[in-house]
Amino acid sequence: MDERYDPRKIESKWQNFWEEAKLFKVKEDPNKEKYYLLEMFPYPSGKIHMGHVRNYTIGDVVARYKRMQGFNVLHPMGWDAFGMPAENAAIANNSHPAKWTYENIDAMRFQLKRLGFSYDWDREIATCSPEYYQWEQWLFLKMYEKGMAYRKESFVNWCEHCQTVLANEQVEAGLCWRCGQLVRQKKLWQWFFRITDYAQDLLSYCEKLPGWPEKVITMQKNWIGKSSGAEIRFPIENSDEQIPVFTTRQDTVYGATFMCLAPEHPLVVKLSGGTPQELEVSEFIHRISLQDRSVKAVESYEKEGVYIGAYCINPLSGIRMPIYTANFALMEYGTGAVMSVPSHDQRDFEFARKYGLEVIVVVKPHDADLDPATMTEAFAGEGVMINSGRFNGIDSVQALDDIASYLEEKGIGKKTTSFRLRDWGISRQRYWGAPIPIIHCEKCGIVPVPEKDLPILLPEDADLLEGGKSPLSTLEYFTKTPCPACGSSEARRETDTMDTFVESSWYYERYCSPNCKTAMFDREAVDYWMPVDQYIGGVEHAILHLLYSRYYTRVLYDFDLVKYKEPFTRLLTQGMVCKETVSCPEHGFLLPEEIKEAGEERLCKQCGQQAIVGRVEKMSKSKKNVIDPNILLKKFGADTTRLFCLFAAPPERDLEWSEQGVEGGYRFLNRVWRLALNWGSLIRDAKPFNGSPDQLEGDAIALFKKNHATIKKVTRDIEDRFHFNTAISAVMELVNTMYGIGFTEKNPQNIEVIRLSMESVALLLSPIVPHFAEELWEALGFDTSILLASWPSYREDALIKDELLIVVQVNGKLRSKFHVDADADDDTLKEMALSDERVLKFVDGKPIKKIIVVKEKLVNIVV
RNA sequence: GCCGGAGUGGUGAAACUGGUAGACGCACGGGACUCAAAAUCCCGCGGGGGCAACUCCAUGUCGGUUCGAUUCCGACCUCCGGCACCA
Repeated sequence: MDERYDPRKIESKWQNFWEEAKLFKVKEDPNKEKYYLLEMFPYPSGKIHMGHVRNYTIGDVVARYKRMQGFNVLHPMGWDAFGMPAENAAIANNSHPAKWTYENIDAMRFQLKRLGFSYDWDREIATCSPEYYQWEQWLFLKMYEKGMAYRKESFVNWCEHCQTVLANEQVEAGLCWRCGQLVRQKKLWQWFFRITDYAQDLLSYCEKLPGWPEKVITMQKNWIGKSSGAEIRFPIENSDEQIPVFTTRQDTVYGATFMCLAPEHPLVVKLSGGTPQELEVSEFIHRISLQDRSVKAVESYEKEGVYIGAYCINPLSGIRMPIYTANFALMEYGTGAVMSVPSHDQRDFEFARKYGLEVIVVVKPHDADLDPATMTEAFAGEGVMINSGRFNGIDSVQALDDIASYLEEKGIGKKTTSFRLRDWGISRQRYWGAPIPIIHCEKCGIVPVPEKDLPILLPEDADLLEGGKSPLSTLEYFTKTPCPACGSSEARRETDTMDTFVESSWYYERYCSPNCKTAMFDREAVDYWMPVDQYIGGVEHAILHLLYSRYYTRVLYDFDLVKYKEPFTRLLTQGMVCKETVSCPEHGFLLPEEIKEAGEERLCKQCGQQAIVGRVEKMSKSKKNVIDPNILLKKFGADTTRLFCLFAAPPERDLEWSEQGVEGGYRFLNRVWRLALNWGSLIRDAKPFNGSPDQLEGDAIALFKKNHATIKKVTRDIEDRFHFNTAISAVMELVNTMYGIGFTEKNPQNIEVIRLSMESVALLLSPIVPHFAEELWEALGFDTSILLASWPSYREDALIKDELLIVVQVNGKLRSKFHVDADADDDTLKEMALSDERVLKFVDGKPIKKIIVVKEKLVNIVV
């Protein structure tokens, strides 16, 4: 052990040692209990950012902790390597996405290794390699065969000027991010996965995920969005056709006075044809079709619609209902038609007032009357049925059921449920993704690629700059192919690639047998390792990635490829890494090097104006508040960086960056270092104390107890709730206690207690600051790695207190405290409380109503 | 707009099942060591009043339940995340 703590020296020393000894390599071992710890794999953007550091540090602590507990721990790492940034970078640098991606992977792997994470690097995968994505193509074929993958027309963002499809991210306030022109919606034939078939199952299993945070479960449930109600058919006037409508408020059906159809609804064009409204309707449809139809956008639009020149009949009230097409009706939800009840739905109410439509009240509040002429808003609450024929007078909640049954009896409707969840659109008109293995033949239509022809390799030389079509469609040699069914030479390959969420929906299975050549994964390996015991990642993935993964797992289950339905037993969603922003009124956000410190003030280096310290926000390039982990590694080393990430906040909360906080962590490690140094050979040559507390003298008793209490606290903090911040502060307290003893101890047994505590510090810190702990372990005279040591255990007899601190309250306010023997009973406590001077002062002779005694804690006197 | 979450000293946070609000750290102040500085070690540190013993106030705001509320319930305010083609 050197005089000085030098992270650079010890970190590379131990990283090399771990790598050479292959200490993190694992294989299936039926005799050992497995533990699969997974962190969300990164997109290879080129640089590790603090969010990665935090995520992977949390995971690494758990992995190392579980190894010390004796588990066979699978802890892999790989790359979510397909995606848009690679294409953008390739266009910007006139390079190739593959080159950019693989270079980034190399750079990031290097950085991760420097952080000392305990990955089994032999299992590394990159999703852009054909060995990976061919199996995704294989499963796609199976899904197509079973009807789980299908094609339908659907909208994309389209920039007419650039002749290209845009991702939502590339649309800024309705305008194209490159040229600034208005973005419109364009209909394309696209591929979908039928996730809605699994809506109920995905929902039901939400109750069977006790290891998931409550908030994620709630978000998933709301996303799936089950609602119970009824489907009612409204006959169209002078026609045999009917409009099916889904509603959750069938109790208000007598109040339905008009009908709203989604602009995409096929009946809109059909019914308006030949009417005076035909032109107006088609103009409306055209105008709406150019707009963003996402729920978020639609919610923000002014509600509008047009009459389409036809009526339908309310099947219960017999009222003639004018049919409108309206911008708020969505084809994707329910049946694409809304029965509008202006009296009891605020949106319908506003629409009716705007277009002068009839309002009929059918549910009356218990304590008031409603007049349709003077109402200023809809009444959405529960009440008593009126104007509803045979249902008048009954409670509206009861009517939900009664009316649904009546509709079923009459054959004009049925009870049903509806989901908000929509099918998963997986088509991307982009280059850098897995090609969809389908061939379009003029004669045979859609023909799947025969399994023997897989993989369909992504060609290397697509022109990304040529707009207008998918980049792949410009490659004649790729698209032109004989039809596998009829042999016609006129067939063409599908040029869409798959959504990158498909790759991230099964990578955790691939890790189990990353080099498997004959299947997606080796069945035995997956049976051993899966499901993932602990998954860790950003809360921003709480819905999409996690739901898609749960769905994909069900598909694998239905093909009998796996024996479980849920891939992740426990989930930890970590908060973001944030930092304050600094901006100049003239030059916008400022980088740290663009700021001049002048006493208390900060000035913009360019113009000298006073800089404004803004909000603490998520680190992002655009806000210029990013901290590069590389700088930390250079300045403080991996251990300090890791320590700070864990100490500054509990994992689920946002973490605010603080340079001074990092220095604090560094100081703590130095403090431990000096402690070991000061005791020197005295503790190295001692053996750890293993006796009972009554053999000890002086401060050593307190240290002995503190040692065991610390082990207990740290173990529970990590095991129960991943609160590493309090685990670390407990170790700090132990270290402070050791400092309190001084370095002059002569009693050999007391030296043994110090030795014991020093070992505890090394062991308890080893998952958190692994290089540092190895060095400490070596300094204590061990000649094997601390990784091979077991997690320490505590002695119950060291936790027993012989004196308790009792708090005395009067009317719930703290008035006094006293110490008492641990075995004192309730009556003794009462007596002692009542004879306390300070307590008597507040009781002040007033009659005592009640005395509450909480065991071993407090006495509350109520006067 | 809809869905979800968070709000505690100067500051990051702690208080695990309703029972001493502020552990541990940072910043700051004081002391020791030093020719001096840095580093280190020790002490103090929510706010108001008081020489002091002590006392009053305080967990975003307002109300409720309770002997007792940071913790449970209701309303509101502010900030953050997701909203289906960013990953």
